[in-house]
Amino acid sequence: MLTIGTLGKKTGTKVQTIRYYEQIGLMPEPGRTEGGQRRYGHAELDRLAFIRHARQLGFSLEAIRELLDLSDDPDRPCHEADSIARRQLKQIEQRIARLEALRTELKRMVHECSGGNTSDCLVLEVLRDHSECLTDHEDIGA
Amino acid sequence: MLTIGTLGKKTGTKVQTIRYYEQIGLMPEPGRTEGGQRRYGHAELDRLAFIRHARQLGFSLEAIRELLDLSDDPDRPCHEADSIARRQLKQIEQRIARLEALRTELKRMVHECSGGNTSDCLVLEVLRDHSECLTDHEDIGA
DNA sequence: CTTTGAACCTCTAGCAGGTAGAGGGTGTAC
DNA sequence: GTACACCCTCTACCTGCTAGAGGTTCAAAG
Repeated sequence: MLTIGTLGKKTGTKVQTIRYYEQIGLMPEPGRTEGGQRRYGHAELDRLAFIRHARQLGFSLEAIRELLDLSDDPDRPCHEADSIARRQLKQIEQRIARLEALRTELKRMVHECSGGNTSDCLVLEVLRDHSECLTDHEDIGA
Repeated sequence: MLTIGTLGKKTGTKVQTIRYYEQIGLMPEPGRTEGGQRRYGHAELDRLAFIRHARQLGFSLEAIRELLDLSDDPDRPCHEADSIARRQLKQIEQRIARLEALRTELKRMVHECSGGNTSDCLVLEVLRDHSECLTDHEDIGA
């Protein structure tokens, strides 16, 4: 039987985060000692490890919830899990593409800096300049 | 004189967001009509365009605040703006590297999916499997 | 058995960067 | 002069945690 702190150490999760996962129903309510402290077994350790691994891969908590539901029911078809993973892959590829475009623009800004003062700073000028802007107003997110 | 809605359309910003920027002191308090409605001029349009462009490049609101302070004072040295931009570039490069590692792992998961049901789903198995995990517990962030 | 002290408990509030909705007032065009 | 799109404030919500206050429990050492 593991305390919450030990479970946290084993999975690289803060104690507060584990309690948070419990609160939102991602982790089950564990058994308690007489005094009311949480105690965990192997099943919980595995579940939390799964969650953390998926988080490291960038899955949202909602996607992880779906994956856990699937994995709790061994008869459901695999393609559901597969399509969640594909969706995730697509998102990540979009983010990479977006960030690469930003990198290009930032590199241009930085390399051309002349070293004077802000009145003729290219960094600021590029930001002020609308004409070279991406003009894609929709997706500003990460 | 522009209404807040027009300003929003011209810059691709939601009305609520403009008011939010005002609230946190990123946009100035504009003039008002008799009836209390906000009215904006060119200076505000330029400032908001600057903010949105910087946001599209991934700068945080705090970084943007610094950049705006710099740009309000034309005598300050350019290298301050330059170093903010370089910092931003470094962050973006880190994010790209991280996402590329995730993409590799996700691709592996997805390509190997056999099409059975979840009891032998590779997606779920990879997530359950700790041994191939990145084991870097620290950086789970974006 | 008692005492220490680290680890646990609940609860509330906060972070970024907004978004949504309730409930009501304004501005302008017909 | 009235429709109705737009504006106003205020509060609460979103994701994914994190921090702190104020108090309790557990396990080991004496």
